[in-house]
Amino acid sequence: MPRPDIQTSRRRALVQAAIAEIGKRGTLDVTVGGIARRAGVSSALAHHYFGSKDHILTAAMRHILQGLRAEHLRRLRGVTGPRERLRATIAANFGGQSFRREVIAAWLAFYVSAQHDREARRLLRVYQRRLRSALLSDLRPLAGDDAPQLADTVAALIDGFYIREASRTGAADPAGLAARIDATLDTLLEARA
Amino acid sequence: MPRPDIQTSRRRALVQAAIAEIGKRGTLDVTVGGIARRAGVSSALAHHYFGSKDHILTAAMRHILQGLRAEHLRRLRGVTGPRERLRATIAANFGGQSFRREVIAAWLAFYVSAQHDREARRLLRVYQRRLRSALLSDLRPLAGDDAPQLADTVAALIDGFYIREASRTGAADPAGLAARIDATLDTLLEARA
DNA sequence: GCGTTGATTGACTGATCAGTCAACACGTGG
DNA sequence: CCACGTGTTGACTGATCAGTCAATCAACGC
Repeated sequence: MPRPDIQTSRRRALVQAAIAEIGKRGTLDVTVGGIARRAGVSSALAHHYFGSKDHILTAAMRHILQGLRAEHLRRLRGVTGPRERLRATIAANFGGQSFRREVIAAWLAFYVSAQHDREARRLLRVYQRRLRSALLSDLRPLAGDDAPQLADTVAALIDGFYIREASRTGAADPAGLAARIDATLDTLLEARA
Repeated sequence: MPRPDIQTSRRRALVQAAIAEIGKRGTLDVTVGGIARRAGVSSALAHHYFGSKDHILTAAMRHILQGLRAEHLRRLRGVTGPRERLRATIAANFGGQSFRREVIAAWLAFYVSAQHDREARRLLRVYQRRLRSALLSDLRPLAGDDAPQLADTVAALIDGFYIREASRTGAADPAGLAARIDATLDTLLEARA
């Protein structure tokens, strides 16, 4: 009889450990042994469940992406009107689980691996497409033909601020960053009128 | 007698090869052997000149940084007035040697290694400080107290667009990106008036 | 010519690591 | 209490790689 509870709990623990390990060491150059140790199991078990190191890593990336999406949906709940929705979309990238230091480091590392890893590239594309489409659909009623350009600009601002956070020292101020982007967007929208 | 000509030419060749190798493989996870082969020498020689792999890699980062600085200074020549200088500062990141695909990939990889490598972190800081200071000194006469916030925003836009380029497919349009940032800055400056 | 000095390399070493495998632990159903 | 399947691991292997070293090669001054 399969025991999906154990199976999924092990997989989850390994994925969490992978993100923690990547975040702590600041690189994708982690060992299966290190991840397994952190999850409290042997490296052989990690291979048993995931088959290969790459599978563990892409599972970790997928997990981060899911967290981002969940945060987005959570913030969208009960929000109406394009401007409010835009605020929620921006804030989603700077709140919740997605803005923990280790997750930012892991995200950056995935950005790199998208250069040569097909699956990582695909997942990164999913994120980018989702963000762009969310921005676009709410910007169109506000900015008409300028929406595509504005969407690119806001997306670049989000990524730029997000990634700059990776090389910061000192305390983070995620809400402040989101507010900054939001204010910039306000200005850009007003200037169009 | 030392033969500085050979020495410097070998070092230069190895640094170029390192950047090319990083760019081609899309990660800092390159081998000394691979770099040396690309430069047409043995891996032992690479060690002879640089002592360690890390030294090769940080030399490569330093080289990219110098290229960026040189491009900046070149574009600043003969330019007067803060607004024009800002345009040059922005454009410097999207032109010349600094916007080649392999350099962008290498830059991204260095961004990651700044997470755990002390020297890489120091060099990244140098870049960030330089960019911020250049933006700030030209924004102050134009935006007064808003200059710091504007500088952060423009810096994030530059980094955001630059890094997004790493995951693009298809032809690049560096001039278009610079113009986009420039236009955004125009809007933000006008809104202040 | 000849010795010194820098340039260069092939061969080697020690370490690390992904992935495999055969075996053991253990609960469950018969 | 036995058979079976799942969970789990230690031990092992094959490969890769950074870094070392002793030995050649080539230029230059004398």
